Amino acid sequence: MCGRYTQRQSADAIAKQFQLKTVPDSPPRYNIAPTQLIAAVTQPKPSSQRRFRVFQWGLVPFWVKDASLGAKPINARAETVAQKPSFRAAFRHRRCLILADGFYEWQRVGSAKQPHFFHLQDDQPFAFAGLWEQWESPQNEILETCTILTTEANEVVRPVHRRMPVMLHPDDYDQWIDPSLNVSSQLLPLLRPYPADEMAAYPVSKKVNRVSSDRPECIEPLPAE
DNA sequence: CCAGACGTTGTT
DNA sequence: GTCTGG
DNA sequence: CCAGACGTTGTT
DNA sequence: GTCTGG
Repeated sequence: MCGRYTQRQSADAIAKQFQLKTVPDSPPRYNIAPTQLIAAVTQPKPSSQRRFRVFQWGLVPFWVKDASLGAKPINARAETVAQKPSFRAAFRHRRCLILADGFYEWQRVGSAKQPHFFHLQDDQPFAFAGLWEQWESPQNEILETCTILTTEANEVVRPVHRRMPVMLHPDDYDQWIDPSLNVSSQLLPLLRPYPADEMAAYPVSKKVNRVSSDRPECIEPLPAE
């Protein structure tokens, strides 16, 4: 699963990395949590330029009656995303890149839970595979939301947790957000565990547990006892 | 036909 | 125990 | 994902 | 909106 992550890059770095014209400035984020606004990239039309977007984390399908009620999935299983009623329309038509550079998973140790931080060895930014939706209230207010796909854990994550977010390979970015693509057989192969030998991990303090703690201390390695 | 659900994780 | 909010 | 609330009446 | 269960 993936319920917290980081996005510490500057607007300039994001613009360069993801080939975007303009990216609004925002502070580095060390503890992004569900329900918050997060940065993403879409491609509106097959030939159009990529577009920087902001979505609320937690998917609200377009057909729900009341967006204030019910579960708002923060993750969708890659294995079933093409079939599930809550996801399949977005899977076909509204895929996005969710901008990130690290994520947290919690390991059960008896009854306690120990958070761990995962990132690329070179600490470069990457993109989660995401889906987004647009929901319109009876008062015609627009709510744009998203969810992060998950897959089975690779060798780096497995000791901590069974599942991990889908980190897309940069070569697959274009294909994932290409709105003219809607064939499962071409999309599902992109949703595989990221190569473990390019990742690194270490335990961190429980400061990350608290949503209000969005600070560099969240990613500091836990001192050995 | 209508009513009700539509999700993930982990734990039992 | 379960739901909501961040 | 975790933390925190989980209730009513009436008053400020 | 669409599928499942009754």
